[in-house]
Amino acid sequence: MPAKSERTAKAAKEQPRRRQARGERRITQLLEAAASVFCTTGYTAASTNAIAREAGVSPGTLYQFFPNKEAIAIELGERLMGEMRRTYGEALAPVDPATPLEEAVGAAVDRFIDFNCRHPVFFTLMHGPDIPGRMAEEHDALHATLIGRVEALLTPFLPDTPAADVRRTAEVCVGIYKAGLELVLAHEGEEREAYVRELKNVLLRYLTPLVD
Amino acid sequence: MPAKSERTAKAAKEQPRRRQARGERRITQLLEAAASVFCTTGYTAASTNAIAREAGVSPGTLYQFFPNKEAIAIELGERLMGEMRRTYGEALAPVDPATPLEEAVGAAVDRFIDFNCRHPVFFTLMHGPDIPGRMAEEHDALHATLIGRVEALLTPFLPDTPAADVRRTAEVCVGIYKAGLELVLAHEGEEREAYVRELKNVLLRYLTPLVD
DNA sequence: GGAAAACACGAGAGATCGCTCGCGTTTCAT
DNA sequence: ATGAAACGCGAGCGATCTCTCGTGTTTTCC
Repeated sequence: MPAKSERTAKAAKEQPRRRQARGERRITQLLEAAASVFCTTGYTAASTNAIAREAGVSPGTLYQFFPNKEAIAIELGERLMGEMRRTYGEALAPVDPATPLEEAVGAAVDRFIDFNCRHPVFFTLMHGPDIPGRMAEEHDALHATLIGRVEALLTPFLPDTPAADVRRTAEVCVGIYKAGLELVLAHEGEEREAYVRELKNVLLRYLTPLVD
Repeated sequence: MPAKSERTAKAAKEQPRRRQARGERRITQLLEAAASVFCTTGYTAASTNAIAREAGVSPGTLYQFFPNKEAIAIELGERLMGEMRRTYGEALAPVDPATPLEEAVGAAVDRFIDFNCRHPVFFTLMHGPDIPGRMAEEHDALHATLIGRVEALLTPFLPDTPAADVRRTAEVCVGIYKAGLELVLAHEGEEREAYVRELKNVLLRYLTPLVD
């Protein structure tokens, strides 16, 4: 059993493939096409052939970069998560309890709404009930970290509240946000801004009686 | 062209089939099986063969009562709508503006939560992004009537508010309700009741500043 | 310059699903 | 009792979708 190539002998799962610049370009191209198709048809209804066609490549080419359909959604989700952390990582960072709640809520909502408007596929992947098994974990992980962030943001305002209640409040806030996001994405222009204001009002009026 | 049978000559879409008692039983049996399968797998992922198996009949039998898969979901939706109207038709009827808002909101939420807990498939069919074309109309119709009911409920409390704003408020209320319902259905026992209380709080605190 | 590896293609294998069809059984009206 | 119609079965047709494979092209490395 000669060590023909140390690369081959190593972990086949590690990096069995050295990507060229062209390959990296194809990958982002395919992910953009996938985002477009997922947005219009949802995950399950989206066919890999349709994604390849949207990207202007053959089905075989698609499977040179992704082992299966699920991996496309997972990679897309991970890149979106990264983008989210990079752009809005501090959007929900614990703030000085001296800052008014109105400001904290308003800023957090504005940033997240902005992100979701620029990446509508994010909402599609999060909200869809047709997500495959492997991706449900990513989904739950994201939800958990989101809840954790909101909890951390809320805790300074709710010093003497049981942890279970804070958690529940965070879950309710995220639920409200998701519902509001759906309404915001469904409208345009002035009407959209009106719904953003309403979303802030809902959160603010829900939280205000709790913070003192 | 002899009128061999006035029944045949009439509308083929009318009642081309006289159902026997056994057939009616099969239909409800199939709809119950469909509700079960839809709940666990969603609409698109649910196969007609799986529904037939769940009901303990052959695929051919299923298609003796429903022309296609979509018709199953539509008939199920219509029966749920009927049941809803029968049981909670007056849940959102305009109330005396003298009754406190808290009571009106609490009663409406309690009734709808109760209904959805007993018919979880209702939420699945309403919430799924994987609904076929013909059913989207039913979906939109239900949503529109729901919004209309909430508008009617709200209007007495908001005498001098532009209609567009009332409508937006109604949309927000329904969105909040859907989000709360999701949280409620995800928990059991005492925790579930806690979320019901939170849902009422959210709606109440959102609406209270508007009613005077 | 030449070998190896990455990239690209597209036909189609294999699997699944919606739905049909032919035939046998049960129920009903007369 | 008997014919008609409703009920019931399950193999399988046709369409669709995911993913593979053999082949040819481009890039990289020495």
